[in-house]
Amino acid sequence: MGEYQSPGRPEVGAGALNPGVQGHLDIEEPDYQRSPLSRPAPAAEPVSRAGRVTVVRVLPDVVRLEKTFDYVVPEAWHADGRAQRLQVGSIVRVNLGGRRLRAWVVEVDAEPTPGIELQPLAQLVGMGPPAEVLKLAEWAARRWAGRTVSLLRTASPPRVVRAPAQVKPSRPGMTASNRGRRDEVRAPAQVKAPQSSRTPAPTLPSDQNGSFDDLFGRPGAVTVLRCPPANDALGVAQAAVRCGDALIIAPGLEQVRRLSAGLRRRGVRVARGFDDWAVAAAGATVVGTRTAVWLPMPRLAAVVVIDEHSESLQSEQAPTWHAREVALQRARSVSAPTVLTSPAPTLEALQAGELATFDRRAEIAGWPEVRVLDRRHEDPVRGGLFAEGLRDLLSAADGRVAVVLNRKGRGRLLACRACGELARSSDGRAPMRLVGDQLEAADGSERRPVVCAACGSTVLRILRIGVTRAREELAALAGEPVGEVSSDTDAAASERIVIGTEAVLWRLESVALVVYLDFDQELLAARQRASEQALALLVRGARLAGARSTGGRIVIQTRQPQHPVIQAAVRADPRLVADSERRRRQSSGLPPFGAQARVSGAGAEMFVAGLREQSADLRDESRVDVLGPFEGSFLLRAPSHEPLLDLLAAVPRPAERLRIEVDPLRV
DNA sequence: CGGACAAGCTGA
DNA sequence: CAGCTTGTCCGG
Repeated sequence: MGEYQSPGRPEVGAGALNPGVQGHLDIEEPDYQRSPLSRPAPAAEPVSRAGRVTVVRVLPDVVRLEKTFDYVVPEAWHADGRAQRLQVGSIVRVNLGGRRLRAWVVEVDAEPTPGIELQPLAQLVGMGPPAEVLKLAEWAARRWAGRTVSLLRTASPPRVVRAPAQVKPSRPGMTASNRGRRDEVRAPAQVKAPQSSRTPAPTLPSDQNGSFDDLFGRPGAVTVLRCPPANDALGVAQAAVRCGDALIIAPGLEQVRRLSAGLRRRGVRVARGFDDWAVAAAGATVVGTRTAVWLPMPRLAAVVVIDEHSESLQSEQAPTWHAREVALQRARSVSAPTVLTSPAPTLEALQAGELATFDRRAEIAGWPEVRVLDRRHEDPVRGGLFAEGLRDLLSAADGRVAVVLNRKGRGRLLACRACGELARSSDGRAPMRLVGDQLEAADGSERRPVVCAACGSTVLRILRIGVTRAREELAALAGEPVGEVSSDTDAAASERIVIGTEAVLWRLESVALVVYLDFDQELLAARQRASEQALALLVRGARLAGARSTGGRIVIQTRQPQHPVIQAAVRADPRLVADSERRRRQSSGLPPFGAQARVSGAGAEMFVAGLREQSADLRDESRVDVLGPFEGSFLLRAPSHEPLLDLLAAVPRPAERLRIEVDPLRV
């Protein structure tokens, strides 16, 4: 545990709204006080030095425009109070170039550009993202090479909000959000928290116990809490709200509902997602999916990201912002303590914060029992879908069984007929395919004659796992009917045993046993993050099956029983994957030890030509490599985000469609 | 972005 | 030279 790096404070950059004015923002760090009671209530945005706003600067809601304009506040607005409601972030309507446009106020009491006759604002629509969220959107626009406007759309209330929701504090000076009773849902006593920001990693003796409250003890600290799959996040959420209004992000709606219900039951004032925008604006604990990181939080006191490894925390549309990173930035700007939880933390999280773990015994207890069915010694031809011993495990299972058969990876695997070894590249990363009369690595890194690397046999067999037949064969094997779940079958199967793609892991409520029929498909997927993603799949199954103490069990059929991902699950030790992944990615400059972006779309070719031209004279430490095209998209690689983002900002974008994905997860 | 306007091309 | 397309600029 002592080898995790201590957090470095990441560079904070911000692109200015006006093109051509790039710069860096200093993030303000207001005096931090632990208790929300002693913190001064946020003053209403001072509208004007003289008490009277005359000119505002606005950003129109037109993605490709990305330019600000000045307007005068109509005289009548001062009389009826509209001028007083006008603040940074307010949503207004303006006349611009003969059109009426929605716009955000980005500056109040602006010094108008001389020589231009200003038009009056046309309409005050309502509240919008507050000043700090506006800043956050500008930061994110640069960080993911997108437009501020697209992020402000995400951050704006879905319906017009004229004023924050009314708050009725039950006691004077006390917001409802910090009334969580201390006696409910305590942390299991065995959480080992990092002790101070100086120590690089917690290496506490196992008898030194802490609780979740310790994780929120230091202002501005980032902690990665590695918690076993069976752990309920409610305890962490409760510790967070004891700091004051907390921002709690979870990947799925189901978790959001459970957490918000749990907190509300304990008297916490909760804004659940964007529907409660006005509640959040009044000051509340926010619980929501990824978009909730953009909600107003006037008294943000703590930040929690649940299951930070989850890919649904990243926007699939460009700009591909990631809620974990946005949450971290947001916490940084107000020095709020942050906890990222995951049973299998990403390297990104481990880079950002210090690791806290459960006591080993507690962590092991929180994973299901994992059985590996080693298929190396089976005849790859006659072996079919099921390993020896699976039948007994199926009939022994005390409850429902979810059987996962992934067919996403269409690439077929080859195995030696004599020894059963999979045909892999010499570094073991990529599966070999038959191309002509030779074996070729799926990533193109290697070519060799058709010969088994383990035993020298020249007879290899294609392992092709049928999908449609799988259900029938499984029913025959088990001697009972088998249901099927796929992304297009909606109805929940009623059979005890259910087979399907990884969708079964999301459709079923709880099961006694999860079986992965073809896990090698995951382990050898030709993706940079295959290991991390494979482990996430096991985590999902582990959660469905439950802790070993409650009978939870997982079965993995594989020809690579020693693979770190499998060993991590067997030993309930995700560090095995983190360590091997860190070594690999560090040596090849892959994220988080480098930055990547994928460029695609009709305009990609032209844009990339510009990128190549401008990157030609960059020096080593800011070198940006442009690879591709691969199926119409290009891959950019750089030692860090800065040079990559600088380059992306420097090259003018073509008129044709262009999609830029910074930090793509599936490469 | 979308409108305005100027420059360039075409057909009578 | 009207009528149309294409390109560039600008909006407050």
